[in-house]
Amino acid sequence: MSIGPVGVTRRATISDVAREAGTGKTSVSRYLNGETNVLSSDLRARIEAAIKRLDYRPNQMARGLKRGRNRLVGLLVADITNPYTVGVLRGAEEACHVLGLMPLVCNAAGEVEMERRYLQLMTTYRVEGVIVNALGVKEETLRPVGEGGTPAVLVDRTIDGLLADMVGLDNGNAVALGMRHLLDEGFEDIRFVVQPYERISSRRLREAAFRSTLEQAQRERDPGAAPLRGETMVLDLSDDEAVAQAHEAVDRHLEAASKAGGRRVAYFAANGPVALSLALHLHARYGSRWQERVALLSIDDSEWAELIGVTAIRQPTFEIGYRAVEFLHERIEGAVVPAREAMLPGELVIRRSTVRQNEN
Amino acid sequence: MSIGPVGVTRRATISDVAREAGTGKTSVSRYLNGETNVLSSDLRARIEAAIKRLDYRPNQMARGLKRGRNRLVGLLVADITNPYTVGVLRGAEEACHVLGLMPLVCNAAGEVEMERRYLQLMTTYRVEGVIVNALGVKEETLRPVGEGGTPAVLVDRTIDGLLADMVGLDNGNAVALGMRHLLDEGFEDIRFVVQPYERISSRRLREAAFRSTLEQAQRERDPGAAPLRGETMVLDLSDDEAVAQAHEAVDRHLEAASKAGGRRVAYFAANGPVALSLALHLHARYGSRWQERVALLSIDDSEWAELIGVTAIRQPTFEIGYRAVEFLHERIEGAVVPAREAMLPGELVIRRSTVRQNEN
DNA sequence: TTGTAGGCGTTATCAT
DNA sequence: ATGATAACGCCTACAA
Repeated sequence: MSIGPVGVTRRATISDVAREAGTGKTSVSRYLNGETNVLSSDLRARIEAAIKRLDYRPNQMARGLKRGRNRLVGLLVADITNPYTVGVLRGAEEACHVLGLMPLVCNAAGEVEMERRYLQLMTTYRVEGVIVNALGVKEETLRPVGEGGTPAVLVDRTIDGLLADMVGLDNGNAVALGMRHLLDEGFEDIRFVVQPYERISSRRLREAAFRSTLEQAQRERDPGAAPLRGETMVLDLSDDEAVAQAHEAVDRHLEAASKAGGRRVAYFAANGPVALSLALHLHARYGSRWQERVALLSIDDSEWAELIGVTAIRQPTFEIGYRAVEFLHERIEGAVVPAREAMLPGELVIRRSTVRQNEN
Repeated sequence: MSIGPVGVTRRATISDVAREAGTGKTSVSRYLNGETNVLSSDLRARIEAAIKRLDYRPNQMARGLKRGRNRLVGLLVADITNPYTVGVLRGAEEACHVLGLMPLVCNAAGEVEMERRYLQLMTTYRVEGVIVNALGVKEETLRPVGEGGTPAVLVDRTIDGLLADMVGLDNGNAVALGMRHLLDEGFEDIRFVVQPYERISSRRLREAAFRSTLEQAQRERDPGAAPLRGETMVLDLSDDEAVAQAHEAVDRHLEAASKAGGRRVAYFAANGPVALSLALHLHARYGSRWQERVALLSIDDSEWAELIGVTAIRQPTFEIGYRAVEFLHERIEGAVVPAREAMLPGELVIRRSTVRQNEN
């Protein structure tokens, strides 16, 4: 049991401390806010003692009420189940910690409705700013930069019509990195698999980068060589039936490819969840040696990718989260600059899956 | 742009609404708190309109200050990187949502110091209760049940000297489940791998269960049969060097076992991170066919376990989180019952790794 | 049915 | 150097 009043312990207030120290609330407040140079060392000591004796902790809520800022920032993520999210969260929390902010983490768990409600709830707690890894919020819900509303920083994806800071992967570069590697390794039939991408900017950008990279490679190819094959395939993970159909399409593709001869085929997953879905299916369909049949490359690195030797493009998730909070902090402190964009580079991690060599 | 005042938008207060509706704050407050039966339908309509017009949202902070409850509950987790934690978080968030609580998620990221600070920070925000997946906090930091302090519910592990509700896996049963399976499958040399377990109750319980199960099996064994082999091995994931040494010990063990003849050996990982560490090492050491050499079974199921066919004991993480919040909620609402314990059952998921059959 | 006044725990303003 | 006192936005007697 800690020191202090026993029984039903009402938390000590600033008045309690003042009384205990034989002084007024003002001086205690001054002590708390570091205006210690304005206090006689005697009084300072008394206050310090009283605080310790009562185990006093200033009430942030009351503080926030008075000052108009409570140091709370909302972190709204689309799906905490995604390792990408966890990485971002870690970086964001660390930055908050350094900057004296208190993160209010909310997980929309893939549901747009949840996302809207949490956003409301956050404003209700008067968060000073929000970091949003959006699922489907509309522009009306947030306020454009400079509108005087709660500052917002977007992560990984933009929101149509919303002018705000945004931090994410340099998608074009990341895809190009992966494609160059696949082409260098001699793959001639590449399928880019991505979740429905019309409404999510990062997916859109990745898909576009895939096509443009492919076309360019085609143009630069030996005139005599067989033409490259490349196609985009949509995989809607929220729809079991669609997933099953997509998996079947994969099977047909591989079947056809193997019949047609030795063309080396690769699947390029636009993100971790897609890669996992593919890997699970391939494992179920072709057994544990499935990688001898198809190559897999994925944006988003993960434990399992390392474990089974799948090449990946690692996103700097920690830094993305960190930078997002830094942006937000600047806004909170009153910066009035145009919307910014930080596109961080991905890193290619080459593993067995995509290189020619004998089975280990 | 949303409706309402443009420019630097100060959020509307209850007074603004009252003025806009041509009434007093009291009526607005009543409206907000659902005492709508005490209001003339005319006034009600005017208030409703005013609220909409001003886009008014009551300030939870001010509300909490007055009422003494702000609906905030702290969720302090040891390591958000652990899928177990994510599962618990999901359940806890869902329960919060249902019960009208606002989760304040904090990740100690494996650092005891962080944990202490976050706990302080939370009390500073006057959370109504905390859910703690402890790393190393001491009893003094929290208050025992019934002491009138902030109610706390423990997850997965107890804290020495602290009487509080606790929710977690039924460790004894889970380990027995796994052991029975291994023994049924004919494994005769089983190594239980666990992080340093003196100070973490769940690890201690699992280790103890391992030994007792083993001894019992030994006693019930055919007198003629060769004695079972079983040993506990400590793997300190926070110490790279220790990890390397442990991995070497694994190698020596496997070497010896294979020389000694056909004894089937299995590794039983006490949790997910341990299992991953082992799997990564075995993969690096023996290549992708490592499972033909050793069997691995793990408490904690995961994506990768499914992907490479590792048998696991799934923890009901979602439910653990959910139950924890339910317990907490009861305390918050004033329940004064003795400390409770909810031990939820694990589920054995059998996969290729531990069964005799041909390679798929 | 409606409104007035006081206070929750802080900080800011203004005296002393 | 120190202390009253009035807000901050809300809720809750109490009054009308």
